[in-house]
Amino acid sequence: MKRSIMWFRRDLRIGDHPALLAALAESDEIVPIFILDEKFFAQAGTKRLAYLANSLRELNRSLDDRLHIVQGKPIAVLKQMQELYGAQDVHISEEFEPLGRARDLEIEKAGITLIRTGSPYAVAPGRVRKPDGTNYRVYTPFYKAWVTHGWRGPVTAPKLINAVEPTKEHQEFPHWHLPEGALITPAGEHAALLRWKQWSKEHLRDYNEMRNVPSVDGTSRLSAALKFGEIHPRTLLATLGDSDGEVTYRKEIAWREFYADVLFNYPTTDKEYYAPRFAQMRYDEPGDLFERWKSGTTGFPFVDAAMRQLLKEGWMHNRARMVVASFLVKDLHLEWQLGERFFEQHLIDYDVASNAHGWQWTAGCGTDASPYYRVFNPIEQGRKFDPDGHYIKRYVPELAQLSGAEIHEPWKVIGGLDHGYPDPVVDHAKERIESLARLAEIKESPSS
DNA sequence: TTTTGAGTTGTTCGA
DNA sequence: GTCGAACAACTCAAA
Repeated sequence: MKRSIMWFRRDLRIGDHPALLAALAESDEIVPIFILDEKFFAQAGTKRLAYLANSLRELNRSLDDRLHIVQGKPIAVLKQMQELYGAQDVHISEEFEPLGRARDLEIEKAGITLIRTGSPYAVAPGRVRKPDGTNYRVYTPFYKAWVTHGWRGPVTAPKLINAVEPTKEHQEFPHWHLPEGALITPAGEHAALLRWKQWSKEHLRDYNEMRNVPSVDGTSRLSAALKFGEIHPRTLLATLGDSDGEVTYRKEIAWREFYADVLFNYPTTDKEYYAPRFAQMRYDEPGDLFERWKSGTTGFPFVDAAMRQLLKEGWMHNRARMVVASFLVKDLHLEWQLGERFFEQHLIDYDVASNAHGWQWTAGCGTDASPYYRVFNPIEQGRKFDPDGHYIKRYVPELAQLSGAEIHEPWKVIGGLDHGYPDPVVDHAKERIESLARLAEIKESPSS
């Protein structure tokens, strides 16, 4: 009777799961476990934790109530479980971001054998290389090479999972409660597959156009499912054809893989500037304006709607993420890491590579050599992508009475507002110029 | 080694 | 209201 441990981390599903198949193939019984390691949840807010708890319940259901939930440090927990069940091998899906990688290496140093099968990506970080063997630093050539490299098709779910029943103390799920008024999406593999099926049938064809409109169901909203591995990108890629919408969706998956690859190759860029000269730029100290940004009370309706969506749902539309990020960096002149950390606390789908490099992209210090003139206008973005103000009204009820023409600049409304909505905290035109001036200061001086 | 073409997501201004 | 041009310079990838 051979037993192996199947350690679930960011692969909370049983379908299209190569590591689970490997564990089952090599043993008569598996011990499926999830480790509650405080270190990994230190920055997570209650919305993400509540989602995780839901996801674990769903995984447990798929495993016929055989998921072992164990609190503690991975090395101690794994040794304990090996001893308890006479299991040796520990099967995992490989992780690539700095914290997860370091943890796994430490575990191996402690004498525990980790068997890696698969990863959370269609193509594992580090695999897509230029002909000279170095990594890509520009998206488009990466994308072409990534497509050429290709990926495996999905694997089928196991028919039968022979798993050891957990002891009573390992059946206790964490109790993380949502804050008042919070509203999060359903978790779990089943919900993700259903969402993909329904959304893609209805909206995928128009994805390239509608994905920028935050008031409609234009995006798949599978970011949290991808982050926790409730669905694998391979599963999505396998269904994509060549319509404009499908090609655009494939490119978005490639962005996720590109940023994972970039962080893998530059492992300090989760916190540090990818382009170091930006560390020399003049920034303001976070104060009251930062608080206004965080609470969604900047007086810029589109920005405030987006921040309030984040606080309420633990999710923000991608277009809105760019706009609020640009506002923090270019209108308030604060460092991107401040916003990145706030997102880390509040986003359910928080992924270190996508988040850090998304922020760096907006700040202009990332892999995309941002043209100096690319400063988002928070008013124009609202007019362009939320012309009738549907998105704003959903999250900023103070402005519900205004027309689409008025809502993006409520301070211009004749007679003023009397709903307690704040005046704009800055003059965008002025701050745009200020931002460009600070950028000019860090231009590389001619070498001589 | 050198050269060439290209680079997610924007805004403003003037015709 | 719509449209095209201008807005820098630099780094990267590939020929």
